[in-house]
Amino acid sequence: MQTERQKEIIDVALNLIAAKGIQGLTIKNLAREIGISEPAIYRHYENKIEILLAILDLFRINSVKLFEQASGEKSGAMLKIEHLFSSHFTTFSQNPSLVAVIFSEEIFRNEPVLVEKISEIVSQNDRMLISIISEGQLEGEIRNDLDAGHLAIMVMGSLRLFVKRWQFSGHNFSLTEEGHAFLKSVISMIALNGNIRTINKQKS
Amino acid sequence: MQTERQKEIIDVALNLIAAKGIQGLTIKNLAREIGISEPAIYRHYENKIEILLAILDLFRINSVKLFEQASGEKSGAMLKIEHLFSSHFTTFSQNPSLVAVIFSEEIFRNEPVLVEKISEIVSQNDRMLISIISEGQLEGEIRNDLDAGHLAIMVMGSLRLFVKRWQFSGHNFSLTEEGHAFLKSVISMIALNGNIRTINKQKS
Amino acid sequence: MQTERQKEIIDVALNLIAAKGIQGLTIKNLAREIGISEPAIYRHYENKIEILLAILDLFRINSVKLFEQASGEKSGAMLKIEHLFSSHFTTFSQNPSLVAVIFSEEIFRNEPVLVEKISEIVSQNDRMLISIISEGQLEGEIRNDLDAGHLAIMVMGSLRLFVKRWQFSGHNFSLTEEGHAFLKSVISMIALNGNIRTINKQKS
Amino acid sequence: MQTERQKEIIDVALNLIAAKGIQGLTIKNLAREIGISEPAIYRHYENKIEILLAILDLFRINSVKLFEQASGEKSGAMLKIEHLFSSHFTTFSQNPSLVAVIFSEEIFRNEPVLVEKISEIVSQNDRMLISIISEGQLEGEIRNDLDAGHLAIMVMGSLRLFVKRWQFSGHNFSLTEEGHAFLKSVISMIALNGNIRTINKQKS
DNA sequence: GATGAATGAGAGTTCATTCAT
DNA sequence: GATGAATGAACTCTCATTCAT
Repeated sequence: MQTERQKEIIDVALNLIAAKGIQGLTIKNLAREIGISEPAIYRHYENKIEILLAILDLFRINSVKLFEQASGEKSGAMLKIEHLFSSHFTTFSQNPSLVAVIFSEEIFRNEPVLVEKISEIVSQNDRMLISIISEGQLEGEIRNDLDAGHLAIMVMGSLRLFVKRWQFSGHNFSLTEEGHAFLKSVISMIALNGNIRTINKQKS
Repeated sequence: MQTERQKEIIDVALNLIAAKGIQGLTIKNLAREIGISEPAIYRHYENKIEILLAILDLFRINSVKLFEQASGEKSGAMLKIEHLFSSHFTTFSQNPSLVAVIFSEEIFRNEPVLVEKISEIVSQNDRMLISIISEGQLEGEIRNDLDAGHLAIMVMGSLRLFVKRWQFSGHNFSLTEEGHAFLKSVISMIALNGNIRTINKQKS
Repeated sequence: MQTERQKEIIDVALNLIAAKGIQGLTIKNLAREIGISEPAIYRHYENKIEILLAILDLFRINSVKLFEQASGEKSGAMLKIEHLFSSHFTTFSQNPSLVAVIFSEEIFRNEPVLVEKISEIVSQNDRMLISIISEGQLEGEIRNDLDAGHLAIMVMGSLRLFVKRWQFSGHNFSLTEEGHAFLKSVISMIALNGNIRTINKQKS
Repeated sequence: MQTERQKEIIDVALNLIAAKGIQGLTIKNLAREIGISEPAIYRHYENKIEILLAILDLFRINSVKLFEQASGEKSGAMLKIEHLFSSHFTTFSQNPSLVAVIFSEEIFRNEPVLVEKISEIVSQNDRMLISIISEGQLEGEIRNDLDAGHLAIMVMGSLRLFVKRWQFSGHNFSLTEEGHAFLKSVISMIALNGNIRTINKQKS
């Protein structure tokens, strides 16, 4: 569906974003980096917005894929969540530019099409996460004294901020390793019996 | 320390950000909105970065003030946290433009001074939050099976995402009211006995 | 002499001009509308100027044809003029894009070849019209107190402006019907006895 | 109402149009010719359309002025018309670039604001001319067997085409002198007794 | 006949900032 | 304190055209 050049453009675009932030993604930079002229870019994408949409879509598709992978391993909500986020960590580690894109909603505010796309992605991810959490609540794995929607925001928000800190630090720690530890904390926070076991541990 | 004009500039700047996003904050817009010429702006702030720094500082000072208020009421970690964030909700409700600024880190990436300032604010807020949480853990209010740093990220991340959703929705729900409910969820999540009480409730 | 593709290109070009004006005639639009690639256009016409020349020629040939038709019906100058212009009205009605081309001299100013072509057409039409008028003057049908050249400009100018108004109105009246009435006015204006008859009418 | 620079810009714009046609009117050419940078233009006119609007307005105001002058000399419809158009000839002679603008409607087709402005000017001029003609018909100076609207189109169309021919010839004849003769022809064509006198002349 | 890929030249426009007054 | 005028650098995008395949 995507030509080689289109893939290359998206790839270089991601690198540019990673290196200089969203502001660094200009047609000029893109063309220079690829080694073609500026108008040549327009042979492959109608305009800059289409490029951004393609990037967002890349992210959306990746999210769905990771979710489906996590769901495929039908091993209970907790494991699914663990799998889901740790694979996200891996993705981000390998492609740090994606992080910049995800956290750039603010910049897209002026372009309705992009706002639309982002909100689509957000609500899609939200739905996927909520469905796992609800399932976990039914199966007694996840505490059900709290609204699944609230729990989803907490899980997502926690992990987003964690990733952001990693980005902000200039990737000066291992997202996958420290991420694993943090993920454990998040999971034990939403676990039904997490607290109790802890308390017992303390008692002993 | 700030002249009247400087206050006015910051005020209008915040409104511009609220209305059109960070991209809407241009010297031209600023001047037009205030009703003076563009060069006049430079009488009051050396350059645009100084304006952004002033905005960030406004936010930093506000954070410290809210934290001190919360700490003043020496009524236990939980109440402090509750107070801290619900007063943030109020601040954001009254001044929605602040939200846009906080989530615009990505845009500031090119400007080292701004990056510096933001990371200063972030780590300051982090320290404040961690100190409350640690205190709560010592006093037995907050679960201490998890790292205070992790808990801080979870609390902050949860509430950040919640606020962001509010912003993204175009403020179509009451941040203070629904925020209160969400805050309760967050608190019960980090509470030492939160889970247990719930379980008991369920049992009965 | 023209291949099928060449005819198609000219045809689509005329439609484009009709729809979006001369500015809408770009190689890109042309190619898209026909359903071939842009370079493919250059297989059939050396460059854009050749296309414009072909369009102008189409118009020139049409003019000659209409003039010869009008002359063939050897029924006096007045009827010839009437026939000539009413058949032009019909042509324009069926092919409104031609109107846009005729009135676009201004755009062609930069291209000497096109200027040349247009002035050729103009003087050709002029000669044809003057020859009819002169004939009419000799035969006592057309007032001969005025220079035939002047009369030609008046007739042509009147009808051009009329057609232009029709175009400008978005074709919101019938060029053939209202054109017929206008044509009557023009003719009675140049008629030798047109005025007298009227005066008599008034007297009665 | 217009600053010196604005007048200069319009002036240079007119010269550019006169020299290279409407296509020659670019911000770059404008800036180069004036001797300032391109962005400097935007201090004086918000965008290119505003410049074109100013040019059209210049023409509109000039039309009204000439009409009022002609009407001031309350000496009968015929003299008014004669005065009106001969003063237009003078204007065009002194400012040939105006001619290029008037005949460039086709180029403005894409810009609704400009189309609007032009149609405003056209109908304004139309109304003015019709009012003079109607007056002449009532006073017995102008033939009243023909619709005043038709007569207006004929007069205007005749003179437009005449001016266009002058422009197209590269101004190789005197618009004012030959225009005077042509104007006489036009006037005698719409005169009530013009034809009769001619007939008498012929009879004698 | 046709295509995909590319290009030089140029379009209009925006931005933060400076300078003389 | 404030202004009018200006600017360099950059931006997205369009156009007619070419070339290898």
